[in-house]
Amino acid sequence: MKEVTLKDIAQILGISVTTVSKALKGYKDVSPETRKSVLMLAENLNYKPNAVALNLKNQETRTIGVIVPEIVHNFFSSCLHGIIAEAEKNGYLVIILQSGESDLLEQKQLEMLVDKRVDGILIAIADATDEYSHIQRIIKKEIPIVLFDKVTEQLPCSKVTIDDKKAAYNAVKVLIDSGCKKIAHLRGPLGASNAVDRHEGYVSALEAHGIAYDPSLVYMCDGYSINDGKQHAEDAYKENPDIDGVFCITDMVAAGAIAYFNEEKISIPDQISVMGFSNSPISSIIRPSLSTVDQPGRQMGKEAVSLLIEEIVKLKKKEPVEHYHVQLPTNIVVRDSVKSNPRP
Amino acid sequence: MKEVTLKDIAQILGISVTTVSKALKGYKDVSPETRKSVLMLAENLNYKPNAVALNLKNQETRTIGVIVPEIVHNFFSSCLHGIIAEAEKNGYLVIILQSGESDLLEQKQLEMLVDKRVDGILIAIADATDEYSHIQRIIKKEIPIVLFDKVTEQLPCSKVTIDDKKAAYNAVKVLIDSGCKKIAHLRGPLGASNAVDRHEGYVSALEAHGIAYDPSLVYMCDGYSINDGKQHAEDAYKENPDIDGVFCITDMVAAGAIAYFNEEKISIPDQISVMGFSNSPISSIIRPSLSTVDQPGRQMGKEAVSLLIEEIVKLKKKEPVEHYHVQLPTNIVVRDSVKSNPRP
DNA sequence: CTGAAAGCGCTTACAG
DNA sequence: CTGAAAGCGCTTACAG
Repeated sequence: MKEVTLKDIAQILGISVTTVSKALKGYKDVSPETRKSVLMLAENLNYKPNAVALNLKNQETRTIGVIVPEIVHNFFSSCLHGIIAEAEKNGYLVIILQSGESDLLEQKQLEMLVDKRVDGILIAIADATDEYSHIQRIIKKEIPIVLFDKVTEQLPCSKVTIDDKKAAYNAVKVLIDSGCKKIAHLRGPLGASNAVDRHEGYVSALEAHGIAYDPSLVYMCDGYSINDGKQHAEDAYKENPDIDGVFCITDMVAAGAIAYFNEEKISIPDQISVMGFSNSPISSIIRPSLSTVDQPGRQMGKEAVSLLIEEIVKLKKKEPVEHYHVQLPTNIVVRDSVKSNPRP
Repeated sequence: MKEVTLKDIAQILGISVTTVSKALKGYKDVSPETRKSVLMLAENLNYKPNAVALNLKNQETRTIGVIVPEIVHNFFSSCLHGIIAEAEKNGYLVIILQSGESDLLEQKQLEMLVDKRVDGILIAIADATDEYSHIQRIIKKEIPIVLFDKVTEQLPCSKVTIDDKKAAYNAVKVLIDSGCKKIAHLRGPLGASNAVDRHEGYVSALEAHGIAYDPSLVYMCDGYSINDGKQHAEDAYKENPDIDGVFCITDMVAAGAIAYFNEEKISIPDQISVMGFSNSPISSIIRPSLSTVDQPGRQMGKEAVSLLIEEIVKLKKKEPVEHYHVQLPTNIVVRDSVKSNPRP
């Protein structure tokens, strides 16, 4: 069915499109009678301005694009929840794309969003991405972009993350305080900023507590699945039967580790304590329940959108934009996978 | 930074916009030299057609809108994964909105999508929605729309679901075959089509196996959270201490039931068997592991987009569109929460 | 108070 | 082979 246009209204009323437009937009220089008849007819015909025409005219789409590595992932879907809600509140709609942690897809999708003329872009960088010229290009074009969760310091733009290093430090400290002396780390890929930061936090927590950092206790997961956790927990345990703690990059990886230890009848937390990261629902469902870092996904998404929209608005007004790196606070949720009352 | 337009190219080359457009689009009636210089300059300037202008011209946006009740939910995010991937493959981008199971929000968001001029809409109907005039209006406007997962038979449009009734029948049959005689059902809201169908499947499985249907064994969950499951498992057990099986509307609800039974040292599956629905990751992580119905979310999303795009294309070509109700097959994953080898 | 004109960036039927 | 004109649906500076 054909949508009603200004032209239709103008023709019916025998006046010009200009006048109809003005009446609808509340311009003063329209006679009360004309205004009234226009408004009434528009109402009756259920006139809705054509957003596409407005977009062309206004050079904006009131749409923002988001690229996440994977939508079926509690943390990212939480971010998306926050993003969509906050964007909607500000009159923006959200287009979502998944890179699958692939740099090639990420590049292609970024271009699709630019071609689509979105007003701004939010991105959590794929693990496989190791150079940022595609993002640099967006910045050069002055398209507002905000990085979240997986970011890089190499780009001049706003970022929203938690303090991954500090969060990891605190998580490992909990393990140490509970009595662990030999803590393995199932880490994430080298290309992922948060994996790098969490590894650093792990190292510095050890060193701050008089435990020598032993690189052979660090195992690199390719992905973040339960199987990655199982696999590497097995490797870690077989190569170092005396480990008494495992710090995992992700709750899913931790769930895999727990599954392995349970199968092998290795007692958690008595023999080995396990620490996860994210506080996803599985951490309270798994047995023993998983101690983990609470990572505020929804708030991260909300914060990222706010920064982005601020930039979009400033850009429109030709005001200078500043860049921020917002770091959201985290806290640790201690559950049964770590010994309590360690120091009697 | 200003984007390059046809006008820019035309001015630099001293030719008309028309000719530039034709050269770029490979029209025959352009001299080889002109074509070449246009192509080269466009390449150098990295010219990209303005999608918004094309949208206005072509009366299409190559965008589809999706409304789901909740994105942070394994099943729906799986659907979205399928939707986004399949849409992308066909050159469509996807705008996502969450109704939060609210009819009011659903109505508002549907209107936003229409105003946005999306080419088509995918929707999983909110639990609170009990009349469909807002969707009926979309259909009258001839905007392609496909319902998925939570649908209604009252609307003349395509639908993609599983056969919830049959899936529930089979799930309850597994409980019965394992020896259960008194099976409670933690069901979903009355407004949700899948909850209604699953309840029907539950009833008919009982009756087909000579077990009288007892409405007092059915408990209505308001939501789908762990707590809903805990709460109602407790109610069910306290009011009927002799139940030996529980069929849950959702894996999360089942997880709550398991948590309650574990806390109360009620042995699963020896005293009570538990059956979930969806086969989300938690079903293999929880202990005892959860028997459940595997619900192919990603495929459902993919199927729904395919149907939708087919309609969009046919509409464009003014061909008649037909409506289908695609029902995806499911199968049951039996795990430790149900007794095996029941009939020795 | 009203409306013709120009413009957002593109396409295409048509005239030359 | 080239380009002026009309049009997608809207807005707004300007003339009357």
